[in-house]
Amino acid sequence: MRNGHCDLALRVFDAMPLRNSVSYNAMISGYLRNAKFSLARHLFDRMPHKDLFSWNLMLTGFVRNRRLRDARVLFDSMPEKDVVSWNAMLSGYVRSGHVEEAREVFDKMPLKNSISWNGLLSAYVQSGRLEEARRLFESKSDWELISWNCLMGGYVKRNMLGDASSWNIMISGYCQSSDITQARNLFDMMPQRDSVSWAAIIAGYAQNGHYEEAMNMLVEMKRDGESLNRSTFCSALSTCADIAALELGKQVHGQVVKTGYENGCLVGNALVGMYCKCGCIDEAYDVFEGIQHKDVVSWNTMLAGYARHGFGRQALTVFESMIAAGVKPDEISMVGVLSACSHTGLTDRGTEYFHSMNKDYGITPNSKHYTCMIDLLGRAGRLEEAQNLVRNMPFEPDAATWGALLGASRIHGNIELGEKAAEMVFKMEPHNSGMYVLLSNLYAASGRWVDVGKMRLKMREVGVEKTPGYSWVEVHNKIHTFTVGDCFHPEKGRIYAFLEELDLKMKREGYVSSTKLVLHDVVEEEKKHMLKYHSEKLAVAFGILTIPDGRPIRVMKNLRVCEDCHNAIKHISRIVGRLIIVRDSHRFHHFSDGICSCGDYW
DNA sequence: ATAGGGTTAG
Repeated sequence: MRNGHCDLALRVFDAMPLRNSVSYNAMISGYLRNAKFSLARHLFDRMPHKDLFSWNLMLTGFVRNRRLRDARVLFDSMPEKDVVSWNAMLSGYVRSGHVEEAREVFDKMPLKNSISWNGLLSAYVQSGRLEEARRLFESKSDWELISWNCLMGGYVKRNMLGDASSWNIMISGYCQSSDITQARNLFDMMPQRDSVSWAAIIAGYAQNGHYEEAMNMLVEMKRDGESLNRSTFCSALSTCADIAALELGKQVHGQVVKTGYENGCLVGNALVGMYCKCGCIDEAYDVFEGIQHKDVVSWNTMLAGYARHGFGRQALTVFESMIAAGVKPDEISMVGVLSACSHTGLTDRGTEYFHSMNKDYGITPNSKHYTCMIDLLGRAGRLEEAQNLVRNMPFEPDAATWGALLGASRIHGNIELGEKAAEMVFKMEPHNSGMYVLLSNLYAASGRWVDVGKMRLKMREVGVEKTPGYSWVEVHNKIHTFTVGDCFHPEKGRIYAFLEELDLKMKREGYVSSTKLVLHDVVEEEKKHMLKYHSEKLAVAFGILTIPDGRPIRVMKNLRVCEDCHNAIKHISRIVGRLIIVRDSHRFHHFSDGICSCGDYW
């Protein structure tokens, strides 16, 4: 049963001359483990003498299958309940975000253990109610200390305090609400860290853009004697993905193989994600194929990977295979599908998916799906339809919605619509510098230099700045940072010599950089500088990347960048195959075939 | 058998 041989187990079960509740329970638990829910239920219903174990098994079965109502009915009809039953019911409410009901169950429980406390704690954390979580967290340690002190004395007290779970919940809670300082405080304060704590804090740093700190913590962790396991591998790989640190990611991959986690789902997913974000789509697919039990996340990661690389059709093929494999797509899958269609120009097919996703897969379009659709219609020049969608959508349009409309206006040179959309974005996100640049480019493309000047003034008034671009390239596991006209890098002599040479090669290959949208109103001198800067960035990314691999330098020919993304080029971080990876102040963007797949507009 | 963390889009 444990190895997934349900049929074999059933044959044994049927052949048994005598069956007690243990045999039934084993069979039921096996069915549940192998996701054969209805078979489990069937057997449970026919069971002559159910013991507490069987009831609990079935209850957790309902809870795991998100059938809260059924779970409640079963729970209420149980002849007797123990702490496991109560906790299972509690976790049902927690998983589905019913905080009040969770609280009610918690209060009614005749006996609570640490699982109950942590369950309620994570209910608060998941719904963003950190204050309440904090209060509960603090009262929990009091409660434990007092009761365990009274009951059993010092040994157990130490044990309970050493339990890192509730600390970990709080740490990840603060990380998710971007309060990394508070998270770090708890991390430093906690009496005993485990691998989960490390994974949480590292992921926290990475998710909030503190990549260096995340890497430092990874080193700290090893120094602390914590070895890499499933959780920390995941954090490490996801950090590598975020900073496009391919070399390091490959090394971690090596470690993963050594420890035998390679074909596991979670680590496998992280690996696929890392290779996708670092531009190695083929390697990503290899790992993907090797994952033994693919879950929704595995499929979603691969799907989004193809979409991001501009391989829209492959992305859709992955989606269809996912359906064929019997995996139910979720909201994220549909975001992937729609963005794949959008970036590949499959307008009609995307529209079909959008309209049938509810009927086919029971997924109601959320605001992200609407934004994808607006983007899809907008790129295809169907601005009228895009506007209608904004008007009729069942959500208040947010900054992303207006951003998509602004992007579409920019592509199709519709100033009136662009101004309208921009006005809304500026109201909602006055410091989103990309949007100012986008509108400014829209003016520039129509030769309205006065308005371009006004934009610049406005940016200064509001206090937004385009963050200076810098490249961040990895050579032999060392991360090098470059800025414009860098004069600090120890290898600068060699690099600049190489740049000159590359510059020549680029010209020989026929690369002409477009001046159309490069800082419109700047004086000629500055313009030249910017252009030089631009090619410098490309060259550094290109050059450094090719040196360690020893691969020949393939210059510019297949590098096409749409005008919208032109500004972004200043931040180029690396170029891999057909993929260009660009860094702004917060994260990395991926471009291919001149299309930015991230949905952020420049 | 029940909790926590780590993986996916934007």
